[in-house]
Amino acid sequence: MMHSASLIQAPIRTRYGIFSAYFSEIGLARLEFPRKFELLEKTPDLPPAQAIRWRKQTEQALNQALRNGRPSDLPPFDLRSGTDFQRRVWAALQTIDAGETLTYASLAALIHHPRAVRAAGGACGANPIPVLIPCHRVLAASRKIGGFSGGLRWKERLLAIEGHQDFAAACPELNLFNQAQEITEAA
DNA sequence: AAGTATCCATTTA
DNA sequence: TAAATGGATACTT
Repeated sequence: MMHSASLIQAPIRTRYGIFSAYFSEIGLARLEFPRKFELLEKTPDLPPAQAIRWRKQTEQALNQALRNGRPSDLPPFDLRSGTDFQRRVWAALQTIDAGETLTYASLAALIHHPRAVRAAGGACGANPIPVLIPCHRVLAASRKIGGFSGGLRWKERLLAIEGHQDFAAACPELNLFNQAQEITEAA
């Protein structure tokens, strides 16, 4: 089901760059990772009053998520772009706590489609609000990382942020944390 | 460590 | 409609 209503774009500043949030009349509809050239883009038009609040909520939630994976307050989501199946998957994703991971198979089981494993993976890839809808917490059964539409670097970073030591090494930008830990261990 | 068989919602033709 | 396509998995070699 396609809803071609116009969306309002707003920048979300984080320590990793500027994300783009898109709001519809009922909430946050899409969240995009920073682009390399984001800083060169013009600032978007001022959003209407309601979106100003959502933008603030989104900014706080995203920054909390990028620090410890646990945003305290989320903006309303507009998930109308999804099919029923996709929305069930996305709802299930939101039940996974930071620090936990799931398998594509167990995700499929969660929504009572135990065999729709690949389809569940597809729905993860179609997640319009990455990070806040934590599709990055789904790993392959082999304990490998699986895929990520925003790029595997981001998936590794997000998992590292949430405390998965296995992925921390792949994230040089988290070196402050690593160095602090090494110093602690050496002492 | 590869290759294959089967899986199922979506997309594309 | 039909075929191709994945953020998969469990089997085989």
